[in-house]
Amino acid sequence: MSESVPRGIRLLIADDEHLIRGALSALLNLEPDIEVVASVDNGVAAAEMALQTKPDVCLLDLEMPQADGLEAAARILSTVATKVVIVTRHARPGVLRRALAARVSGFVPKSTPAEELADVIRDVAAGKRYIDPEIAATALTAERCPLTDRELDALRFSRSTMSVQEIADRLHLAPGTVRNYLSSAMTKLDARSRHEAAEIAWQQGWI
Amino acid sequence: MSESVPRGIRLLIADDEHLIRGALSALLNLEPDIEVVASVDNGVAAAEMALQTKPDVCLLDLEMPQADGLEAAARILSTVATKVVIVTRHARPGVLRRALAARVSGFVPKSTPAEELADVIRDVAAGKRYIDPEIAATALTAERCPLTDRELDALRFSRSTMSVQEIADRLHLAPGTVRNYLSSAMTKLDARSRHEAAEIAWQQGWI
DNA sequence: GTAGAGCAGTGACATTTGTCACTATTCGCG
DNA sequence: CGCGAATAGTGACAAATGTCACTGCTCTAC
Repeated sequence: MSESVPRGIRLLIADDEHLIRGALSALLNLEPDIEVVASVDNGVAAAEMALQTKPDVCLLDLEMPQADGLEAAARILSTVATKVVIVTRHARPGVLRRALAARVSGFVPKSTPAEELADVIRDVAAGKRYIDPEIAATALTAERCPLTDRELDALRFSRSTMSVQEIADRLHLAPGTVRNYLSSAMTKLDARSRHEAAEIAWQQGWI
Repeated sequence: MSESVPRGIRLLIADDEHLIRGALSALLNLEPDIEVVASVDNGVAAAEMALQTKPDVCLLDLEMPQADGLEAAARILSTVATKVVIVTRHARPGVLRRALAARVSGFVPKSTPAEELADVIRDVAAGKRYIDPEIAATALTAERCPLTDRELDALRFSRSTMSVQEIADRLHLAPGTVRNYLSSAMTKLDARSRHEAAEIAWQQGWI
């Protein structure tokens, strides 16, 4: 049942910024072989529209409300036969790892030249994979996360302005326990405060 | 010397994200009366290219390396007869104030529908002004900054993970003095830590 | 079956941070 | 001239944070 008739690549675009979404649509619709069939502003809607429209490729922004790009990718790939390309502003190595684990086909930072994006989409539609070489290199040299689950939990909350007591409440732990986790995380990451440790972990894509 | 011949609006685009820049170019070039004459990725280059190409309108992203949108706007408007539209992801009220003080003609968040952007550019080219109504309303209800210059200086550094000692070093002040400034800023903003105070000040667009 | 890793907690301690009171200088405004 | 505000600082104190040692508990893997 293989149809060799060349026909357009059906594309779904998900990005929470209306302006960017519209601009990307315009850019990609200029390509004669690409057709934007859906355009949504959050991960949940992306999963729903993917089911309805069965696109060939889904272009998902990583940073989105409701469900982020990775969550949306997981949902979509478990229900629809399609390919996923993740686009992101902050291309952190750990996120690339998780994206690949979610069977994403493409991973490009927003610093990519616009002309290349259409090529990436074509490659992915053809069954190939595309990973931004810059990020791939960083991800391969970066060591993997030395932190335990609970240390990560504590660090996650340390990115906001919460006190140790508040973090302990959220995690249902004693304040002393939280301080121990934070302290060991700080030692492992060579940070001088939990905020610095949280920042490092974030940069690496561990939280 | 008024030429009534309708001719294209010459546009300069500045955005640090290559993909967005290209997409915006594509979107706006679709409009028959708009011509993108320059496309740069930082504020300094924007100022230089504005001088060289003398565009009718400059579309500047607020978040850019080297010189941000406001700095670029100030430089451009002091050297070239043109209009400036600021586009931003985080539309904070204080930033709108500073933008207007810099004689910017347009201010739109990236959540604006793409179709509207061309209209905004046309309005601005025609000598009108366009301010996103949402942000305008917020800016008008928001009270103005109760902080002194030095309090703001100290808070600026508090957004990163610096210790009081490090901030004091950067500002060439005694640690005690910095703590006093931070303490009074925290009182004024009703925050429980300098990080929270810095966060509030950032949200308001004061730093 | 026991060694190691992760989890949860306590207690003691040093350091950092935040608060407060109080001094002194400078500058602009009425 | 003098008042107030902003700047810069000191010293004392309380509270929060980070460090360390050490106790149990539960898994998992060898």
